[in-house]
Amino acid sequence: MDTKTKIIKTATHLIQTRGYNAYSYADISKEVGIRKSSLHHHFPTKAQLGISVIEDYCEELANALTHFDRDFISPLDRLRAYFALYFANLENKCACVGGMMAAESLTLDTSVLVAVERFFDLNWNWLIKTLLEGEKEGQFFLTANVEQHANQFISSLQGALILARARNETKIFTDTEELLLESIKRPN
Amino acid sequence: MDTKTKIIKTATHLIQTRGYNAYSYADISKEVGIRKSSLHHHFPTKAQLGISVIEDYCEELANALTHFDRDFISPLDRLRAYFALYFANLENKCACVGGMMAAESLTLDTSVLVAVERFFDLNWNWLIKTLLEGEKEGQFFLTANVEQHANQFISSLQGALILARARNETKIFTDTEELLLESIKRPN
DNA sequence: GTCTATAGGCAGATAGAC
DNA sequence: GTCTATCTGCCTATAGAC
Repeated sequence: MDTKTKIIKTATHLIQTRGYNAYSYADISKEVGIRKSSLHHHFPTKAQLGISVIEDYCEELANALTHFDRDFISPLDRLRAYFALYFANLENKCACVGGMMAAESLTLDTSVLVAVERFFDLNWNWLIKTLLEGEKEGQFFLTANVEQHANQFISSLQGALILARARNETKIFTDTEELLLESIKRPN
Repeated sequence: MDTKTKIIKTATHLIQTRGYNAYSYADISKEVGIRKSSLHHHFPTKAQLGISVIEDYCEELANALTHFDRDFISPLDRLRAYFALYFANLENKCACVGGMMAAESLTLDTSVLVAVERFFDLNWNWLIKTLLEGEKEGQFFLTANVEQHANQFISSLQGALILARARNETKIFTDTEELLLESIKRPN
């Protein structure tokens, strides 16, 4: 892995654990093993690094979603894989970069916030597509319009991740996931 | 309002807008109109101020919940009032102190985190009580055990608050609220 | 691309006068 | 209880040598 990538991955992990405002170039410097000033050669400002972190994070998510679409025939299984992806973070005491930055949104540069928006759009569009497909196939029964369901899914997932991590109780996440999925399944 | 209270209220508002790690004694100093060093007379450390903020926030919530129990006969109306309480924050671009601190939990002193736990316990216990009452009266139909529903309610509410604020889209909150309440109402 | 050195500012916190 | 003055340490960022 080249230095630039190493910096991005380290920053990602730091944001996921401590948040954007509580990590510093000094923290990255220790992890990566180069001096603080050298980091500025790759990312002149913290905002630029922040944007690169989100863009890389989006790319990783997009890849995962592509794999879900390819590997799972059932929309329900795709949603389960989607939840599992976030749940994996939880086991390492990591939150979602998007969720952390959303919480800190009022302290972020506009340029960073715009990148965060794109992350949520990615989630949102995939959820819409997957929910509609499940409805068409008769696996899901949507009681409201699909956008409303997508909003509930993202909100609940992000909130559950933050609370489960803070309270060290994975059950908060799995409880939320289970009820969410139940609420859209076609009744027998 | 005495100085001590003024400091707590200012810190509360700063945490709700910027988060725990992004506000400082200097910020409070400007708002309250006394010097930084004077703040340390009332709250020697930032952690102690943080604890006082949460304790005051808990007290305010407890008062509100008591009023809901007194003023609304229907458990559903109580839940609506509960959501409205958080929604009011959103209109001022404020998040929930508990949600912000939960996101930043890994950077908090243990003593502060313990206070945050108490805030969520307060929410949780009231939700359990209200959900059970609605079930007993036949207004709600709970598909899972009540603790699971309570976990979903808190997670979804907190996540919706954070995302709606970050994306400047109150619909995210109201969408989530509506689907949550629909999911527990007794089917006709 | 990485280093040393340093700038300028802000963080939380303390001492002691009034 | 509030003030001035100050401390130590960390923050992001820059200059310039190698």
